[in-house]
Amino acid sequence: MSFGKSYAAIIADDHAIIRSAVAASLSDEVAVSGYRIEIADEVSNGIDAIAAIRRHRPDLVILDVTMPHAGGTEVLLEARRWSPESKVVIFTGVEASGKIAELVEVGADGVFCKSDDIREVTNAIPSILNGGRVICQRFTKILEGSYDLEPLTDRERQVLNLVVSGQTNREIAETLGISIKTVDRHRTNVMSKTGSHSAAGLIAYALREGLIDPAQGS
Amino acid sequence: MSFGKSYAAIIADDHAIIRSAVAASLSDEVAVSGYRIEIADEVSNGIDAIAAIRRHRPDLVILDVTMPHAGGTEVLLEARRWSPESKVVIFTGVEASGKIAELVEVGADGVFCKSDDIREVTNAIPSILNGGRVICQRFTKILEGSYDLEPLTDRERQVLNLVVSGQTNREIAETLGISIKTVDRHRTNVMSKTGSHSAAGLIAYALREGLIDPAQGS
DNA sequence: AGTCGATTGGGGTATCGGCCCCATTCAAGG
DNA sequence: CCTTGAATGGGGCCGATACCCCAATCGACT
Repeated sequence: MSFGKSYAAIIADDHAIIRSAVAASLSDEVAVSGYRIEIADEVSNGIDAIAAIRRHRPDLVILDVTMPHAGGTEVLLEARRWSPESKVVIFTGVEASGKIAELVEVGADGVFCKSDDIREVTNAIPSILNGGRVICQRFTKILEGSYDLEPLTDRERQVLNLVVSGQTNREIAETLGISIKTVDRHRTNVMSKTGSHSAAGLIAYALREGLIDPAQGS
Repeated sequence: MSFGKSYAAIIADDHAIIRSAVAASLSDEVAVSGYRIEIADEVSNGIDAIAAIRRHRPDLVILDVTMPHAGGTEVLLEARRWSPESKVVIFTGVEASGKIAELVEVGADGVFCKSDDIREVTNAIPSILNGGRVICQRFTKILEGSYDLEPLTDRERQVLNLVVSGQTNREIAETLGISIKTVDRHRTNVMSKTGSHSAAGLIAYALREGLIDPAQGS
């Protein structure tokens, strides 16, 4: 082994200790079944991640979900635009079903959990580089266990985010440039879909399901 | 160096990759200035952490803040009860000023940030083991920058947590066995202290400041 | 062409929440 | 001893909200 091409990788995570641990594991040829992976760049936030992907066009991107400026989902979508050949692997501590479902939906090539051993990731790297898609066992279970909730529309999600950020109906209406009644409409629909009956309950639900990004780290 | 006693340490973090990276750093005698540290146990949640502390009575405990079953603060308080000699070091990704202030207040011997290099921690280990107290630079800045907010009373904090969990005034009143008007009172006081003007704004504030525990991981 | 869903918005109403007034109890500390 | 602050509650006002009615527009897919 260890002949032939080597693969370029980018690691994005706001925690330095995670970056170095992941980098060490990926650089270990034995861990990734003889594939030679070179760390092209390490970044600590979403904006830098997007810039690095555009610059390096790497074979592999390891993404955290919770990062400053831009989260894993946003970076993934930008990566698809600027470097469609890059394989994107999510490595996250967020275990909310809504968030995981979202990541799978937008087409992550791999989704792994920080609770599990990093070897779950390195073991899957070869098949992912060959075009496969791997989701760790824990997340697979979470997904099949709870995916009967109706999906929110784009507008509903926007309104939900503004509600969570603490804006009133009036403020949301001004922000989006629409009528208060329309905001009320969307809000009512979201509450109906989520089974909530108040703004507070709505926010609690959104937090539980990871439908929104409270910009929090663990 | 590397003669004399060795110190027992326990590591608690729900992310396996963090546990192994921290363990590796602590075990590196050069990194901790010749101190010999033995990892007595590694655990992935707060309950196991408390049990391990009672059993091992370690010299050093490295704690994450966001863990299942019990967070860093709760574990710290229990550690003080069962093993007062143990030095407790918090290593967290949460950067909310309220949470950091809380950790300092309850008497953590060290508070460090996952955004920073793990060497920040290992460098401080000797002075912490000798009875010192070390808070990383980033958190020191956050603390001095924003600690003019009035403290909440116990009851107010209880009510706040129930509001965030999505309960209405009526439900909170039933939960606590008090009148709706009293709940309203506390709620009004909290909003006054935090400068919020609605339930949504209140929750948004509480999330930003880390006044409550959304039980979320990054 | 027609239907479906997303988005837009108006009317109406009942309840809830935010905030002001008031008072009492009770424990801690000067 | 007496003040202070926390916790307890009642009355009431008003705006925001939750939820029902209704309809128009527009793009997508059949």
